[in-house]
Amino acid sequence: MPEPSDRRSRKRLATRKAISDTATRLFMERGFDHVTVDEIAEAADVGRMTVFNHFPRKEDMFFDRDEEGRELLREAVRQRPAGIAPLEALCLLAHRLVAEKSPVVEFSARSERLVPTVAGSETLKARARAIRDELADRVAAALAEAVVRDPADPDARLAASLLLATWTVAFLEAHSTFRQTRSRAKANDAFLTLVDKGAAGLKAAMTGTPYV
Amino acid sequence: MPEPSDRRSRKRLATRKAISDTATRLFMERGFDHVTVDEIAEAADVGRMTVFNHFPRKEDMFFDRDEEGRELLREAVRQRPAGIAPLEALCLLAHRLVAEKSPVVEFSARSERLVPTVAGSETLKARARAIRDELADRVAAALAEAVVRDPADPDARLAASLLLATWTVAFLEAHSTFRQTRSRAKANDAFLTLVDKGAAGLKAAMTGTPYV
DNA sequence: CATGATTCCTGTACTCAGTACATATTCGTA
DNA sequence: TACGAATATGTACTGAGTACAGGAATCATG
Repeated sequence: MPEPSDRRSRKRLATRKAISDTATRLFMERGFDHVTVDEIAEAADVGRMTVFNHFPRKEDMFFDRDEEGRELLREAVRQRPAGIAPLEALCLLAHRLVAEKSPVVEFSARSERLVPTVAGSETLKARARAIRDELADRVAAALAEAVVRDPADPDARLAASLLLATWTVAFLEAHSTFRQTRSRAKANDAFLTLVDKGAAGLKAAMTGTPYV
Repeated sequence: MPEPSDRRSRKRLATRKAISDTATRLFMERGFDHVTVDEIAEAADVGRMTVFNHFPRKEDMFFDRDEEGRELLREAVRQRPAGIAPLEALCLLAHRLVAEKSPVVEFSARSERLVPTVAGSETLKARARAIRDELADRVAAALAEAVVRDPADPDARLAASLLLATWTVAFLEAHSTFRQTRSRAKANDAFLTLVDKGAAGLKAAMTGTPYV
């Protein structure tokens, strides 16, 4: 994501970031439902229509920063080393993200405030679920493509759904652990323990298919 | 669900059903987003406020009939025969529902119109996901309770999430099969094949836990 | 550096979902 | 029948999101 040389593009990105940052801060402070779009526009010093220009839905302002991480799973399948099965590559990715302290599975003071904000709003939870399912679709397509089948292969869909379900539970459980123990190490352990259990199940479910 | 002897309750239920039926029909005909609450009220011959009296959200009118089926998973865990592990009971339930032609996993002309209606609306999809996650929470609690642990046991959450993910994929895949082959038998096969794969994975993920 | 085209920002006016609150109507019961 | 409770409904409002048009900043070109 290199800074574009255009001044126009840079300004646009700055405006977008200002809106997203302001909105996220307000959402965390007061809760999603107690912040109006007018207030966001006012606080970010832009017109109300500018907000909707950048973010078609109110909830998009909150999830704006996650865009980068959403290609990770896909890329892990595509650019896996020779001799590594697609599902194996995805299992390894989880460990790599933790080892590399990736922001995707970060258990920090900031994410500790993000999670309750989502939990406190039906709209944000709904958006989080939509993102998860959309991600599952993309992973399913990547898996199916990697093994050269039809892109709607049921086994690929099942594998992707199980994988995302596992990661979601693991992520939330790790956060819960972090909140209780204040230990990032224990949170990472909780995350990887559950991911490994899910991975074991995933492999068992996919025996007999070319995905494992 | 016996008819209440009260005339008052009967009238209330009749009003509710009239609204739900009218709304569902209109949603299927025109799509969720192209039907307004005013039109539903008009078509059902009730006041606009009566609609919101019965259904706090527009999308609730569509999912009103599914209430019965949502306790099935819970009950299967609670009332399982002695000597049957909780997860085993859930796997058996899927086969029993298919064998008994339960409306929960029905692949018929009616459900064939219901599924695309949901697929055509972000709002309805969001509600379907919310119902699924809520169900997963309840199943997780039932599992944890059945084995006498804390109600937030991570293994129970993982098991419930994997189970619901499996059922969702299986259900949609079976519908897709039905649409293409027009065969209820083939749809049932597709459903059970995927459920069994998921069940195998679920058991593998839960080895070493008291759930299997 | 001037000018025209492009892209971005913003205002106005609207539709529709959902809420708060008051009122009317219907029904069960004494 | 008369009273109290549950139900249906009307009015007035808030706030998200859309359609459309005007204006301002930026870029490309001569």
